[in-house]
Formats: sequence, C-alpha cells, structure tokens
Amino acid sequence: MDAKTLKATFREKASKDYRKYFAIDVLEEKGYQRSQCKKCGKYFWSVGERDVCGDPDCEGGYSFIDDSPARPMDYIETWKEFSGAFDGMGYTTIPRYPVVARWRDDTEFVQASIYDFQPHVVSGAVSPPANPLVVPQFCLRFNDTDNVGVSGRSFTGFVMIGQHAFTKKDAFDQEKYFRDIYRWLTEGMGIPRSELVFHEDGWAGGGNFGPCMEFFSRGVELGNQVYILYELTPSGSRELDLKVLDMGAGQERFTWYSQGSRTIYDPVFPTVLDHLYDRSPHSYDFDLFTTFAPHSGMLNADENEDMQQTWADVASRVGTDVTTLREAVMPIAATYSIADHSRSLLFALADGALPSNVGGGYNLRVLFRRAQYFIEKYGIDTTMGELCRLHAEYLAPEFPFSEEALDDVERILKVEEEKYGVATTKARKTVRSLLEKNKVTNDKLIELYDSQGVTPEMVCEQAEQLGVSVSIPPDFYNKVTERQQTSRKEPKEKREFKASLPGTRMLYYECEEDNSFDATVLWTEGNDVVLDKTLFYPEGGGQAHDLGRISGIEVVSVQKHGAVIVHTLEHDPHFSEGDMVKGHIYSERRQALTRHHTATHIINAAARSVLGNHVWQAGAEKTPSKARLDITHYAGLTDEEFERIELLANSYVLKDIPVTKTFMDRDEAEKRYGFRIYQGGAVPGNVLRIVAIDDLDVEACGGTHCSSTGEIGPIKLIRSEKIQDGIVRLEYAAGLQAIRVIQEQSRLVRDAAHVFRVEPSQLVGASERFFTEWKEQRKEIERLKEEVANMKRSTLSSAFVEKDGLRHLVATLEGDQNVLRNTAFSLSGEDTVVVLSNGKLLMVVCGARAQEKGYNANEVIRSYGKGGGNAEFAQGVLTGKLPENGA
RNA sequence: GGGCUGGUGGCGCAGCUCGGAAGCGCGCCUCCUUGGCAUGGAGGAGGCCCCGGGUUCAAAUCCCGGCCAGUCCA
Repeated sequence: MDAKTLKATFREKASKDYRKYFAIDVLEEKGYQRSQCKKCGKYFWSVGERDVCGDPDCEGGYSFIDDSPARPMDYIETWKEFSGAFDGMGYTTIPRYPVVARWRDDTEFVQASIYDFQPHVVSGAVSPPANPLVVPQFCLRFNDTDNVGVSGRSFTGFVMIGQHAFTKKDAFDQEKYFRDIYRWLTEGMGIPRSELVFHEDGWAGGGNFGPCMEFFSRGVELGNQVYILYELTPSGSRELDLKVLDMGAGQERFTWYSQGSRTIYDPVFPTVLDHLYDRSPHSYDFDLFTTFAPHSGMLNADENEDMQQTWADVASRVGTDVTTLREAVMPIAATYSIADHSRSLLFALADGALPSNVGGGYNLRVLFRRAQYFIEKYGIDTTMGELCRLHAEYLAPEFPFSEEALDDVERILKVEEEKYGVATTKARKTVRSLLEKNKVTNDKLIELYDSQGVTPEMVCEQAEQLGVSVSIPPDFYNKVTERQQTSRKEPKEKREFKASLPGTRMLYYECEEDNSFDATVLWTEGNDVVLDKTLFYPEGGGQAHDLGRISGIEVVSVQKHGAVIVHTLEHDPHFSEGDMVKGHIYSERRQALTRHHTATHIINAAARSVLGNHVWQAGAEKTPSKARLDITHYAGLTDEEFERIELLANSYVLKDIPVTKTFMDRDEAEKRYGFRIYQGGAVPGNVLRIVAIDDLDVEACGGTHCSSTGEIGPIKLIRSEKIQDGIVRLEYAAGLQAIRVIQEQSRLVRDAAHVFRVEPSQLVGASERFFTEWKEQRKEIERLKEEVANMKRSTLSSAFVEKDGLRHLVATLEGDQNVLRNTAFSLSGEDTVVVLSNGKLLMVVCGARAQEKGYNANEVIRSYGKGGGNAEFAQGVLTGKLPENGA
C-alpha cells in the first residue's frame, strides 16, 4: 500500500474512532466542539459552530492581514519565545543540524526537522540528543522556487520549528504534547482560543503512519503535530516500539501571522529588504502591492494551468490591468526572491555544499542565477556575498555563523558570479547574432535554453533592444521537457545474503598487528565461508579488502553483509561447518592499504587547511598501489595549491601525530566532534568507530589505520583533476608506493633528458629549443618547396602544347601535394589545361576559357586517374602512366 | 546519473549541410603618416583545425570511441 492510500485509509479509521486517536479531552476541556467541513468533508474542532474547516481553500483566503488576533513578534523573537516557552515545559533546546544531510544517504538536503533524526533515532537504533526536544531547523525545498516572491508565502529555505519526542510505546503522552503546543499558541502567541481551528487528519510515510492534528487560524495553517504510532507489516498494522512526536511549524509563518504583514517576507528579512530597496534605482509601488497581496496566493504556478488568465483575474479583482499590476508586483517580488535565495545559499554554502552542474549543487546554482538575474535586471547595487553577510548579522542571535564560514561563502559566491557572467555574456552574443540574422526559430529557442541556458526572457530582452520581435511558444518549458529523453539505467541488483548468522568478530580492530588467526567455520556454501571471527578486512569505506589464505586456500574476496563477513575462496573448501581453520592475511598488502587509508585522512585535513573549510570528502578509494580522494572545491587546483597540500600532508607525517581509534555512542560523537565526522557519508549503527588524528582530523571510519602518522611514510600527490563542477579528485601514493611513483617520475625525466642528450636540469630549455627549431624548420621546408616549385615552373612554362585553341601541359615533377598544387596554379592561365603528377598524386587545373570549351577539371582528371574536385581544380591519384608532353 | 551544445593562430569566432587551396575581427611585429599621442595607411609573423580509430584517391568537414568545457533535466 502506498503512503497516500495508507494515509487516506487511516484518516477514515481515525475519524470514526477519534476519541482513541486524538487528544479529545484537552479540546473538550477548552470548550471546542467537533464538526464536519461542508466543503472538504474533514472533521475539525472549533469554539462555536462553523460551516467550513479553516483551510485556506475552504475559508477563501487569509483574514489576518493587517488584523492579527495574536501578539506581534519579530522573527528572531519568535524563536526565543518559543524555545523559552518549551524550556519551561520540560523540553531541551538543541542547535540546528546542518542543512546538508551528510548523515543520510537518501537525500542531500534537510527538508523537515524530523530529517535530523532519520533514520537511526526514529528507528530506535540511536538515542536522541535530548528528549523531548525543540529545534529550529533550517530546511531547503526547491520544488516551489518559481512561486517565491510572487505567491506571497513560498520559500526555498525556511526554519521549521520542531517539537519532538521519542518514547517507548506506553510512555507516549500525546495529551501532554498537544497541551504544550496549545499553550504556546494561546499563551505564547496570544491567540484567543476562539480563533483556533484544529483538523483531524492522518499521516503516512516510510511504512509508518499515525494520526495528525493540524492547527489553523484565520485561513492559515500554523503547523501540525504528527503522532507516528504504527507500522505496516505484511500481516497488518502493528504498534511501534518507539513512538515519535513530529510537530513542525514554520518560524516564518508564526512571525507573519503575529504581525499580519502584507507578505511573509517583510517581517522575515527586514534588514536585507531595506538594503535592497535602498540600493535600487527603482521606485516601488507598495500601495498597489498591498492591495494585491491578499490575492497573491492565487498565483501559484503548480496549481494553475493558465497563468496568463490567473494574472488577468487577479488584476480585475484589484481593479487595474495586467500590465500595470505586473509592473508594480514583479520588482517587489524580485526583491523577495533575492532575499530568500541569498539566505538559502548562506546556510547551504556555510554548511559545506557547493553550486555545481550536477546533483543537489545544481539547485544551488539555479538559486544563485535566479537571484543574480534579478539583481542585474533591476540594477540593484549589491552582491550576493554582501546580502549573505547582512542575513548572517540579522540571524546571529539565533544562528551564529563564524567569520571563516562567511569568508568562504563570499569567495564561493564570487566564483559563481564570474561563471554566471561568462555564461550570460556568451549567451547574449549568440542571441544577438542569431537575431540579426533573423534565425530565431522555435527549435532554436529550445536548443539555446537547453545547451546554453538562454531563457526566452533573455531572448526577448535582446530582441527589444534591437527592435526585433520574437514569439515565444506558450508551452515552451513543456517542449524542453519533451526534448529531454529519459533513459534510466536499471539499478544494479545487490546479492542478497540469506543465511541468518551471528555477527562476525572483527579481529582486525582488536589485533591490528597480527597476520594470522584461528577460527571456527560457521557456514559454507560453494566457495563462500563465514567464520566466527576474522582478521580479514572486508571491502568497505573505500578500502579494498584483504587477501590471504584460509586453511591454505587463497581468499579472493571479502565482503560484509550486515554484521556478517563473507570470505570467497578460490575453490571449494575441504573443511566444513564446525571445523577449526587457520587464517593468514598478506601483511604487505594490508600495510599498504592501511597507509593509504591514514594518508587519505591526512590529505583531507591538508586540503581543508589549504583550500578552506568548505572542503569535504566526496568519495574515496584505497588500493594497495595508490589511493584517491574526491573533495568538494569550487575550482580546479592551481599548481601552487597542489604543492602546498602535498607539503603540508608530509609535514603532518613528520610530526608523528598519534592516531587514536575509539568506539563511541553516535550521540556523544556528534556532540563532541560535530558533523565533520561524517566525511565518508552515512554510517549506520548507534556506536561509531572514531578515528582521530589529534584534532587535525576526526572521522567516523571503519578502516584500518596506522597508530601514528609517522608510520605512513612519504606521501606523493600524483595528480589532481576536476571530475565535475565542485569536485576535485586527488590521486596519491604513500609509503613505499610513494617512492615508486617518485622513481617512476625521475626515470621519465632521465629518459627524456637522454633523448635530448642533456642533463635533466636542462630538459625544459632543451625541449623548448627543439620545439621552436622544429617549427622553424617546418616553415623553412615550406619556403624551399615554394622555391622548387618556382624553378620547375620556369622550365615547364615552355612545355605547353597547343590544341583546340588552348594550351595543354601534362607533366611529371617531384614534390609533395603543396608543390604540385602551387606549381599547377602558377602555371595556369585563362586558356590552359594543366595536368601534373609526381608519379602518384595527380592534379588538374583548368582555366576559365578552357572550362567554357568543355574542359572540366573534375572530368579531365578521370582520364588520367582517380579523383575529383570542382570545375577549376581537381586532385586525386594516378592510376596508369602519365603520357607526358612536357619532358 | 542522463540529455543537449561546443572544442580552428594569443583572444573572440566563421568554415562543417553538400569532403577537394585553413579564413575573418581584435591583439602582436616592421615600416609610412605625426611635434607627440589617438587615429589612418602598407607589409609581416603566428595553426599537431582537442586526441585516437574508421570510411575515402582525398577529412577541420562524414562515422565510431575518448578527453575537456558549457548547459539543461532528475
């Protein structure tokens, strides 16, 4: 059953038996009564009789603008008050999580406060950082980008205030959770109880489900409480062992509602909006916008088929025409968009994400470009970096940003602005020349957008400047989508491991130095063997698996399936379940892998120190011969940065810093070291293995590691390459392998120097000289050939034979294609037919009069050999012997 | 992850459809014009047409495979 049907089914069930599923006692105690909405059919609770439920759709718009029943609060104050109120009710306030969700592998950005605790806390595997708790969680959602600014309430980034509790089934106190949020709404925000309406609803997601209570006032949803109580199993629904309270409410909504301002943006970005208005040459028509604001909710691009018509409808309601309305609304909507987008970028970039052309980074690039476009279009004198600083300053009491982080954000935005500048200048040029040639077809428009990012709006702007008109098809973006062919690869099938066995004891953590061990065989099938304990490190964390022998048989692969380690042998084992076996690992390979793994952490730390705090690991691979690390960075590395990283990494090695490995509760590790520990991506389990190189680098990592950095030996960077926008790949070798790389490189230099017969130190100078000379001599040869051709010409010019009133020459001369061609052209005149060959190549040139008389070079050449060309000039190869007349 | 577009002197580009002499603009060098500069005029240097295969008598051009860059969509 999918989430949608599960939700609908459960809602019906909960409404029938609402006393069981909702905190009815509280509602009744406060004087609320239950009704069914005459429009949508949902059940809801209100003080006194009501026909409709309070949803904006049923209510017909907002009625709190300029008339809020609540106590006005500013944006920062909203959180302060909320957190203070809940502190008094036994909740712990925890700091927000990064908006880049590195602890998860199913999403790039946090989209709701509950994301912080998925999957491990919600599943019960990991204990929450506090319980119950409240958190101001910054979230990113890109699905509503086009509506930001216009619809009056959409954001790409917002703060979801979360109220969460995670309890054993019997300890779940739904009544208290509801009472607490009710107290906040009425006492904290000062909303009279008669202004509140509560909806009964159901919720489902990820196989879990439960009832849900939504709270509305004056046509706006202020938040909802989800009670995750059940899970769906193949045999039916079952009560969860761990029940979860998930209350989410927008901090922005609370503020907006409390102030009754014309849009949600005005009270949320006061300093940034002032700055934008101040730096803009535009005069804004706030009066018309204010009249427009209550209807803004209608202009939602997702819900409207025909936006043109909707604009017309809104215009007539406001009492003006579409053009006047748009001219008043769009500049203000643009400033709202700029404010929203810059704040989203501030959080995303400060938390370590980078704009890119692939993945989630692309969403960030789109945000940047959309905002930058508005800044340029309306001639606002500011930069995105400056805006981010203003946001940071305003948000500081709730969300402090470090100076280093802000510097980083500014640098990244600068680079992004340059890229945008290059792309738009180029695009403009292309558009201009196309417009001048009058070659703008619909197909061309789509191609321009698809391949160069030229929006139809940009084309129109250019066209206007040139005084040309272009028509944009109304279904433009649909056509773009049509052009995109969706061919998706089937996901690789993962081999399922069926046997239910106890977790294998991991000797490679306990006895790091050993290379042999005794163990009992627990299971075998085909070539696969599972032991009770093993020294064999399985493939994982980018580190290749160990090789060796079990009972004399070669081990070819070691994989981890859950907690069970499976060894694959070269052939069927002669032993069986219950037997004792002796295992042996090849320690040279293991040591090389270990060095490369610790070297990877060192390189990561060095890169972070040289390039900045935005550097995160984006992937890694360690083999016995070399290793590679992908890091997030906004540009390719310069040679200087490359060398500085290498040098710094080696200086860490020389300091011989101890490397400690400890097992630690996830919750404690996060508290002590922060989210930096998730360099390698999501790690399962409540207990993490923390590998710390002093405070230089601390990561949750399951790999094998040296016990101090000195053991790594030398580290040699081999190359760096930008594998995609925002990701740089570093390749390097450590220990003896590093020496091998260095040897290889010096051999290369030695061999090359030998070719030039110079000392290696003179190699560069020598090759430069040789290359220049080679080019010069090539030129000289060209000149000489020219000269030879000239000489031949004077001998051949007297060898013409008269025929049909034309002069004919058929001759052989030495020389290559160029000599032949030049000679042929210089000998030819109006009345000549020249056929030249060097014994193999063949050329024919016919003069203008010769062509008139029917001598076509393209045909003439066929009587001597194969080839072709045009009427004047043809070339090819000789097939027989040339019947010369010139010699 | 997938699609699309592009890669030609130092820089910006044309040529590619339809294979047949590697071009244009800016910049650079030399000379002339000028009191000097801006400008104007004349001449010149500077190319592994991204790399590797294939088709063809012949490939910058057509086909296949790489590499690099840009861009759009997930």
